[in-house]
Amino acid sequence: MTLIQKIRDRMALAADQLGFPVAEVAASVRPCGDPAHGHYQANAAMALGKKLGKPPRDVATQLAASVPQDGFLQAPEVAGPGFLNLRLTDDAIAFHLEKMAKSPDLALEQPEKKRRLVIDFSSPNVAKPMHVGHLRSTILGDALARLFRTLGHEVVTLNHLGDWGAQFGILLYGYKNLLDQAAFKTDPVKELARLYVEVRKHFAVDEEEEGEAGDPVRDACRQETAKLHQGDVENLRLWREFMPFCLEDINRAYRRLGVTFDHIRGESFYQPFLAEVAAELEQAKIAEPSQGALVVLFGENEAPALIRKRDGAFTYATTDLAAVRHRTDNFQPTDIVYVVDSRQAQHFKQVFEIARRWGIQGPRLHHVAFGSVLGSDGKPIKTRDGKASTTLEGLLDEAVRLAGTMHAPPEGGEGEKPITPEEAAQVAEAVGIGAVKYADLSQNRTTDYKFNWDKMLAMDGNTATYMQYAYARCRSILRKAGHPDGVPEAKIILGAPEEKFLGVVLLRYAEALESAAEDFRPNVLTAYLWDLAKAYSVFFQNCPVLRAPDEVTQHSRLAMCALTARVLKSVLEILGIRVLERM
RNA sequence: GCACCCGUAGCUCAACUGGACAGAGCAUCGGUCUUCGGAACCGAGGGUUGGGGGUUCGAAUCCCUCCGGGUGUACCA
Repeated sequence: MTLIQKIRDRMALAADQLGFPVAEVAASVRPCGDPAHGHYQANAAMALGKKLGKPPRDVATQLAASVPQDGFLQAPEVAGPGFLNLRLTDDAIAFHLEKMAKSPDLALEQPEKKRRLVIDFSSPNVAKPMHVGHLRSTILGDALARLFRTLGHEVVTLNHLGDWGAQFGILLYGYKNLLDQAAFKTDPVKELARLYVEVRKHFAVDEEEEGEAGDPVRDACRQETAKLHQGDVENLRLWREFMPFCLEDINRAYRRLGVTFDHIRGESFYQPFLAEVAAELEQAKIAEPSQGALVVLFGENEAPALIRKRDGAFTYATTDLAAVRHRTDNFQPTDIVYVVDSRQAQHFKQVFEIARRWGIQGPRLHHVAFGSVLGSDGKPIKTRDGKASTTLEGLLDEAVRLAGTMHAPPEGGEGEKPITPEEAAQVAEAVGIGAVKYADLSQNRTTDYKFNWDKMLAMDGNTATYMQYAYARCRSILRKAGHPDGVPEAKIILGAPEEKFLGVVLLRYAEALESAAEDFRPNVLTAYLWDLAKAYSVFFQNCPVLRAPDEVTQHSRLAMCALTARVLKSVLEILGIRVLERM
């Protein structure tokens, strides 16, 4: 049980005793915005006072008097218009810290209701170079998968590759007309990427004004795509030949990011089911013919969803519906989560609605939307030209290079072995990649963000580097104290206010994970890391560990360092960021 | 046209979904220290939360209305 739940329970008891609405009082408990006011606060008295026709402060006073004094909470204090300020007792903090220190999983408890989540993320279009726009879905989805697994839920990760779309028409056209045979032999991935960019240069107009009059190259590409979908032998053969190269390309990026999937199932995987889906929808009168196409209609003001186009081809809505059903049947999930750009909001709204009408009721469907990556001009980054400056690989290389130039100490610290060149390279990799991930994850996912090299590569302030550094400092102290592999159990003594404060932040670990999972928001975790790192800094500054006044205090403080390190490591790993013993 | 989203410090972003004086990081200015790891710490300045109205004990958050931006919208996926 998380701290806040324990507090809610006690507030509920108090409310029950007074005949106040229990749920309302319990729900009003929240962490204090300002630590000066306490650890937690309960805000129900104001609303309740109105309802009961009593002064809110009186209501708060009554509640305060009824809170069980069982050694967990200090006597609550009434403040302002009727806020109830709640503080844990020192004993409770120490007790729970000791419990956490003893527990191999930091006292996380198994969830009451175990969920099984299918998480669909990353899903790049293959055969196009990956760029920074793909970073968000990939990193977010990976972090969410790790988060739910850490919380004890079952997770199935899926990569819904765009492996059947128009970009293959471009590749097929390029292969047939512009291929550099020698280049293809030595480095097929590179040559395919070149072909993609090259062919697009022959398009008469930009993608934005697509569909206008005669564009011979584009039309030819479309025909190649159509032939592929109709099962043309030659095109299918080439598709099968290209796919491994394309996969190899994106897998390189995943390896570097440390991202894995349980299943890679692209659009092509669902191809065989599409006709059946369309037929079922039509038969059930969910979809109806219109202007030669098969569509699903919604309200007056909403555009219809296309299930089958006039030319007989199916759309991505159809593919997604086939996927919903396939996933539902195969995994019996409680939730299906789509980590996709918010520009797809209506698409998913429609797909979810059609799925509901279709009778798919088992899983809850979530569109975990995120904002676009914008260029420095505030306009969305275009994928079409795959400029080196915005390719994923270019970004990662630059981040690692930059991390390598930061002034690492020449030796690992007093009395320790110097850092080897190999170790330094690993540090640069972990710091560089970590910086890029953290920059993305620390932002509220719903807002657009302006792509900025300096911000992505920043290593001070609220960044991964700062957290990694805090971790390395903890570990260094522990090594010097002779405990490289953790500390023996110790009694926690909370003397200084800085120790108590750090203690409370540490105890909020489970709560931070729950809260992040609630709305699929990893930035809750980075905010927590920032709080923790700051609390540790203040502790570190004011509470000598190796030079502690006595042995009991030293053991207690070492235990606090060890616990801080474990929590930092756990949360960073949920975010897909590696920690380092030395840096 | 219709629908959805956004506008917060010089810049980039938070604000636990209606709670206490709107907080951080950069940047700027000033300070700390014979470093339990200086990739550190402390402090200062900086705001009518785009404007106006409303609901509420209480609004960045909810409603209305302007202004400014974005995205999506019947045959790309």
